[in-house]
Amino acid sequence: MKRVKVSNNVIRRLPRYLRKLDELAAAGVSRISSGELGRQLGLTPSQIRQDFSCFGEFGQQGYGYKVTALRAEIANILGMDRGYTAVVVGVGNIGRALMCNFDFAQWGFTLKAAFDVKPELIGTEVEGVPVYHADELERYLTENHVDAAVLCVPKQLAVANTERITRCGVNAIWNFTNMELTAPESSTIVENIHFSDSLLSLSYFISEDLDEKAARAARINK
Amino acid sequence: MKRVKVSNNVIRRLPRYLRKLDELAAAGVSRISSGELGRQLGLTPSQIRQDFSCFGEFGQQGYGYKVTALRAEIANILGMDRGYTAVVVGVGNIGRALMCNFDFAQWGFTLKAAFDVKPELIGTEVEGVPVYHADELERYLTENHVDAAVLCVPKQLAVANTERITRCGVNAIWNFTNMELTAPESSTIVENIHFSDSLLSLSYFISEDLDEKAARAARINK
DNA sequence: TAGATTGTTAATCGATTAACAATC
DNA sequence: TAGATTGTTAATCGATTAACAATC
Repeated sequence: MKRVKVSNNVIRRLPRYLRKLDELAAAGVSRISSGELGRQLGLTPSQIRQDFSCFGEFGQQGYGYKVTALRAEIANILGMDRGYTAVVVGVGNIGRALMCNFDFAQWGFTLKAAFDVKPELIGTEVEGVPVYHADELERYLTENHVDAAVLCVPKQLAVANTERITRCGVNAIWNFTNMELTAPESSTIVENIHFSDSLLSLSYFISEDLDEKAARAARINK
Repeated sequence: MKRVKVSNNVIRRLPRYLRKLDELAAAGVSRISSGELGRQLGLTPSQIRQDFSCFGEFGQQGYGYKVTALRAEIANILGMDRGYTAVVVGVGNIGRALMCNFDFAQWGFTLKAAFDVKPELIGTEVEGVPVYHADELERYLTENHVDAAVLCVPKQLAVANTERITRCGVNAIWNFTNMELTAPESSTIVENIHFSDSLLSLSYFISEDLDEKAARAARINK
């Protein structure tokens, strides 16, 4: 696989392609053209072909793409088959909810451990994953290979825990704390789930929509 | 407030500005320049001023921006003070977790009702929000003004429920189902929380990082 | 073969950055 | 006043779209 510099926009579309291809495979579709894929995803065929061409040649002229083969290529590009490991830091509401309900394995990640400070949790298992005391974090991360940390601690502990995690050589963080972690000079990979950002974007679009409707109504009544 | 056509990228940055300004206000900072704000967010001062200029003039030459005033402007642009109402459709793990742990009110939304099919839930309240039978959805949405639906039903019910919701005139959906809902021709506003997309992006960046390190190591050993 | 569709190059479009006059 | 910083126009950069030869 080529690994040229790929723009962020392209990277963000890859998981969407993957999901759509899974859907198509489940529906028994075995081949698809960039035209049809574009129609179903709201993208132009050009863009889709351009995106794929960053990584190689996955189609056949006059035919299109084989759904399962293309799916496998994209999974490979995303690193889904690399067996990444992760730990959960903070087993509160969101941490526990993720451990119980999100299928890490489906997306190529194995949860190895979780950390918290609440005495009643230490030594227990959540969905087969052992919960250790947060004091053990450094020891564990040093002795075990961990690719990513799922950060679910309270907001005010986010920065301190990020430092602890990255100091141990883990430089990918899936951030659920709603804090802006992206330190300008650090090389740490941070991927954010900001529920509030998402809801506020929705709020903006609702407002825009209502304003447009009001403006239209005003024009008619004039 | 002006409402010119604003690009998606700008809209996505607004919630980040809001969060950062809240942080600054909490830290007792009362004024900030685009330069300093840019440094803290990893954006250029130009971009920040350009972004704001889509909506009006919020700063003062030679001085910068008043943190609380700018915060209020952005909150207003996002529609946070418009008192939007929402219902939760599907009180499973994720629906319940959101109702219990996500502070809708903080971001300007009021949860009015929730819907599910499980008999033991009907008639109960979750965090003060009444849970009705899913059969009541149409009646409720017709009789009450609802701005947005938080869609938390199982994947395979996502499309059917989206149709039910939009038929009743609710055309904003906060989508937690991990299904691609964006129907090409529909005017429905869909905002997605795709955990897997986010994790897969992280997976991509980890892969890129490892590949780079490996390539560097190979060059050195040659 | 004829029709379809790819991969890629070139053209267009839009977003970001730089520059600077205006002014607090 | 002098220094700082805005809002905005122009320049640059990057991403998307269009076009088309190659070919299945």
